[in-house]
Amino acid sequence: MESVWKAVADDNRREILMLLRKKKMTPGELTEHFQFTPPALSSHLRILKNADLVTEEKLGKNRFYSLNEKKSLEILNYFEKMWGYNLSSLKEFVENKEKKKK
Amino acid sequence: MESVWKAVADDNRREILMLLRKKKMTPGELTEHFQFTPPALSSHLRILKNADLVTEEKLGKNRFYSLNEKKSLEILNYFEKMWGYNLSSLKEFVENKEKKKK
DNA sequence: ATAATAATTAAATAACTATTTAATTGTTTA
DNA sequence: TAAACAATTAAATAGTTATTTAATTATTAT
Repeated sequence: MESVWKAVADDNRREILMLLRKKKMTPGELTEHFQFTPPALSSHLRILKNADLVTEEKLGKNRFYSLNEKKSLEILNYFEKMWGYNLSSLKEFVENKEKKKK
Repeated sequence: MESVWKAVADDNRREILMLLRKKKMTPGELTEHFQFTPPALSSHLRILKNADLVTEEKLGKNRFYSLNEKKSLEILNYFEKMWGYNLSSLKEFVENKEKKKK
């Protein structure tokens, strides 16, 4: 089991968690939100998975990643509560990003 | 203000926080608990300070580092919850201090 | 079977972080 | 004032993590 602390220390990985808060997603969907390549995303997903923050579900040629809510929501909400890590603004940011693409 | 996420991602820095839960300490005292050299410790302390997790107090040729309790108590409690660190002494310390303020 | 798709792993490189040794600053003591 | 001390900053190196390109695996569709 890999370090949760290191897993959540990375900005991109926290953004992945935020995106997964809405719904389970495939790497293909997730990759559209980021600048980097699929292998980089894949590596981040593996780290989150090893830290037990997300789960993986294989379905045909797709894989679906979901929050392990028990663990990650607790962490995200905790940081929001204690240090004003602004989840709502990040959520908005993510939602606006999605709207612009349409 | 530097990232709290990155500040607490490092094992040594979390251990520094744990050591400071008992009492304020100088780099000289802290350095005995670790393998690395004073400059390395100094660098960790600066990162914790920039993340607003500890405060620095200059007194003659010594410097004392203390927990910024407001910020670090909760994260240390979180460690306890997840990994069973013993924080009772820190809790008492902070609670007594709060009472005195009133 | 073959081509196309989704995602991964492997190998190399780039970027970043931690640590060290050496030099420096400021303070106390003899 | 000079020596000793506490701690820092600076510069270099070591170590780690993130990212890329290329190759591979597995699945679906023609």
